[in-house]
Amino acid sequence: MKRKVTLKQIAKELDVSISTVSKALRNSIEISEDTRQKVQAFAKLYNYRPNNIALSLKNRKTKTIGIIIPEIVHYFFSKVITGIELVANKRGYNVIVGLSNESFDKEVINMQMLANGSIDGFILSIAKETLQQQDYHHFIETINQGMPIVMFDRVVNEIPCDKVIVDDVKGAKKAVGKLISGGCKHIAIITTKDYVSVGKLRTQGYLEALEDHKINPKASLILKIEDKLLSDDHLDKLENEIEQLFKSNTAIDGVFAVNELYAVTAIKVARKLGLEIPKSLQVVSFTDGVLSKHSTPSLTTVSQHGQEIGEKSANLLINRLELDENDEDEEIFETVVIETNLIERESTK
Amino acid sequence: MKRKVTLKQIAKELDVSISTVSKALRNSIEISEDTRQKVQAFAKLYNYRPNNIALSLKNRKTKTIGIIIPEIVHYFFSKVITGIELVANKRGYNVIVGLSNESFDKEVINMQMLANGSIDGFILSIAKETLQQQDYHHFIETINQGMPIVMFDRVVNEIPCDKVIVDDVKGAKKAVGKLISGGCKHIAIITTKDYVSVGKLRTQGYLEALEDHKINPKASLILKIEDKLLSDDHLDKLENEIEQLFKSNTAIDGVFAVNELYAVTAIKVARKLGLEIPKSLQVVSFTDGVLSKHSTPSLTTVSQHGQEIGEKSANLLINRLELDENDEDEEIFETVVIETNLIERESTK
DNA sequence: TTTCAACACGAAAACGTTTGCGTAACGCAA
DNA sequence: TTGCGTTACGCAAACGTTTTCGTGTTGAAA
Repeated sequence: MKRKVTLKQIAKELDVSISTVSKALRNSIEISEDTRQKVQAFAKLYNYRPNNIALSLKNRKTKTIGIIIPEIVHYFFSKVITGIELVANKRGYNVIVGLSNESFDKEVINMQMLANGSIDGFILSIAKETLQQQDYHHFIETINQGMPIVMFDRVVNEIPCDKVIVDDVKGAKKAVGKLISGGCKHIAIITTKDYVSVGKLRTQGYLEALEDHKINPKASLILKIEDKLLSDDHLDKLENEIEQLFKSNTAIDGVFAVNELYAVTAIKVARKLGLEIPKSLQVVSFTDGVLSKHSTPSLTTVSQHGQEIGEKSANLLINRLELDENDEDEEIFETVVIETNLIERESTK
Repeated sequence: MKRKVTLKQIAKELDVSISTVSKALRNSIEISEDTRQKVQAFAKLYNYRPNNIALSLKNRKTKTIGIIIPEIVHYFFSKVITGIELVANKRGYNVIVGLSNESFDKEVINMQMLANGSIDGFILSIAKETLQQQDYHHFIETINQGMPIVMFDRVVNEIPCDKVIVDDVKGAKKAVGKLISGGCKHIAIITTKDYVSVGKLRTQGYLEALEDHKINPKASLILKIEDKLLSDDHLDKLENEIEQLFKSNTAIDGVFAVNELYAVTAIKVARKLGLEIPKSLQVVSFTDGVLSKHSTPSLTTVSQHGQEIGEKSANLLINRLELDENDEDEEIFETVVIETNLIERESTK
């Protein structure tokens, strides 16, 4: 087992100084053609590669991006990571991942673990618990220490950083608009409690779409699910709530669900109740994931372009990192909106 | 914007030496109660945290694990990462992720980027292209440089490292056994070409199950899909192939699919052909992912326990890392088999 | 012969830690 | 006064780089 070879070892072996070896490898003109070749040959033979940690210490940057997301077993978030990793790699950066598990504490701890030199900047999406508590001091402190953050999807406006979001309101309006133009008169929404910002915004889009078409919203058609029901254990409870919705509003002919799971569950329940999709009930959901594509009937969905969000976030962050070096701090932050688009499939007419 | 405070700054500010500060913070008995408190108070005030990179350089270990997987938008792999991150975090490690995208070159490059000091060891699952080319020199070299590897799921035996796998053969036998005991006489398998090791093993399990029950395998019931068809673009082609299978073998009353996508696609095609699930056709798939749980009918699947695989892998790796320190190199490698289990749902009787 | 570039290389500092060892100052016993 | 043991601290090395600056050796011009 040969350990990794260092400059020092090469230097000793070739009986020159460390600096000579370093310069030779970097093709410095200070070094004679002769020694340069000798050193390079030796380095190649022993497969020399500069030690990243030493470089990080010297250069005071790690060429590594920290990602903090609530969970990774999730179509949207993993798509975002794919996008981040893609451009990070292309631009010579590595990607280190922390999962907050939707917990405030884990989010804070994860950030602290990474903020002490391990990374150059963060890309993150805020945990639900953090949104609920509205405690953002860890973001502020990180930024104050000169470490830039890019937030995506779940953002909060008062933090001074770049942001990449989807236009949830507009996306929801597209979805509901599709139902309306498909002839639906009684459109229900299945959404989350309001503290989840995206749920709130999508609900807002639903209401605006109705208003635009002079349809009076009915409180009984708005089903706000306690968010914990997303975990698989509470599937029964979710089904029950949706069943109640349908039973007490038999006129429903369209459903807008703020995520795939709500949509497929609604379809399952509707079928049980004898409704035909899309003939007597049309369904549109948010998040164009694997369920939408492959369940039967396939779902008409609002695609969020997760990968694009990841790519944009990474580019924003790296741009800022590589700008900081030379220029003064540009304290102008961008908020990029990635357009959604509606993918029409079998669950609508 | 106050930059991160260092020992040197504290030392200068308090007019003591760097070593005094360091020792005071680590509660060394060499330091007087007085200075210790002064230093600790100051450090707390300025929120001092030791720089990870400097520690890594000094200790020659990074407390970071590198993960290389083919893709991340994938239920199984993201579950594995969840498991890895869980125990890594608990044991004080970070996790850095590289995606090979099933490409040999990206796998090699990713490993090289990380192997130069950024991490202490790898957990990985081999890219399909690598399996096809059977070129494993990058693994061997990494190991020779003293960096341990743990392979999971897609492994190759000749590499000297710990491995965590599922018993694909046994899992497949369970799946096919379920179909047989449910009364199926003509069971088809939808699998991948043989170079994908798991596809090959699951096919083997299928054959063994048939043999155990004295059923003669028929070549026409074995459909081997060219793997690229997993990408969504080629869904049509996949459907066509499956349709051909059904049409030329009308007696088929059971299908074993080696992944969820093949299973739901088979169901979709079968329905189009007028077959009822599970009455006239029963389906079992491998990989207990989101499709299995939430599609209609829900799928009976072989669960691989991805998270457990991740946890076990991380524990194996970290154990080895922390053993290397003191003891001699233990050159005894483990191969842990995580048991699968069959989850019965609506797609079987 | 003297002087001075040009050349080719080495020494050392710096990045931020930890730690073994040396030592000044002090008190106290001989 | 000498000697010795504590106590409380500082020095310096080490981890592996890069880079600035200094310097010894040439060869050639004056």
